[in-house]
Amino acid sequence: MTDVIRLLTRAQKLLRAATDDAMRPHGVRIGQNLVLEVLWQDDGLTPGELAARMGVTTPTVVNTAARMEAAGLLDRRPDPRDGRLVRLYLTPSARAARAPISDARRRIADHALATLTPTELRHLTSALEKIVKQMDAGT
Amino acid sequence: MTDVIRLLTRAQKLLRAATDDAMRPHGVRIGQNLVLEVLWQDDGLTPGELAARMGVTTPTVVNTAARMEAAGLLDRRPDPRDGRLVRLYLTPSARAARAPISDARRRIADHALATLTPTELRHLTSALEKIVKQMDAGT
DNA sequence: CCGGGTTCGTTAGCCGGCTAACGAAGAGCA
DNA sequence: TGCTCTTCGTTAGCCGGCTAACGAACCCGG
Repeated sequence: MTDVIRLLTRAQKLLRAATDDAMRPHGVRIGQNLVLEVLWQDDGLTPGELAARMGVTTPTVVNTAARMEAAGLLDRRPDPRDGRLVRLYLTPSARAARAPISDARRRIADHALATLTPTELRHLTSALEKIVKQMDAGT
Repeated sequence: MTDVIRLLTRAQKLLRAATDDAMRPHGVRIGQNLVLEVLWQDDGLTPGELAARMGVTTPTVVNTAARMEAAGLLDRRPDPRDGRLVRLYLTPSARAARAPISDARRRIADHALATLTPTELRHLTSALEKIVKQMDAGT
């Protein structure tokens, strides 16, 4: 049925909005969150690498990175060996934001899932995995 | 955990992309889909009423309606009684697109959920309902 | 009847996705 | 050594969300 899909869309929208609200006070917008999470773990990636890990197109990363550079969250430095590449490095300010932002994300997840039992959570995860797998398979 | 949320986001993104792909050949973009679904059932609503039913802000409806008007999918006529109101009426072309678009939507939903058993589908729906309810409650 | 508050749609401007088209730099083969 | 092809990031321009600010129209109390 089509209503479970509408429900899924609605849930995602609510989560997205809540996440954006929570990160804004820290000077970070939701689109920048994934960039941060990847770079916190693996600094100095190129836009293309980031896009691949984020599951997003390269221009999206380029635009987001430009905004983050303007906001003082990262530096864009050319790769010394390959003139085509650009490497993105987080600033200390971005690294300092790691703990509070991670906490905020965790709080939102906890709250969103608070009324689910562990079993329900397992069922939910498995169902979503099946959907993703099926959509990825295409056809 | 935060990964089920990432999973949810990913599933929604895949569904959204598939839906957009399916509707494009019919001259309709994904943002216009909800407008159509509401107006198919209840023609002549105002942007504000539409926004409320769609769970979206009024400017979003206004912009989408402008694009749909340019595409010949709807007409914007002033309300004869209240000069502030604008009423949106679907064109025959938009009404003719109903069946094929509904079919396409149903096909996508069927495919996405094809690997779920009825029980799993019930579990999924109930879990999503809990999440939505919890987020709506706020706090 | 008229003047101020309310209720509309619209506009402006932002963010975050996307595709398409480019231009610069590297890689590899003749 | 060159020339072509590939591989990058960037730019341009679209769609679909949002908030904030606005202007026009209605309503209601004096």
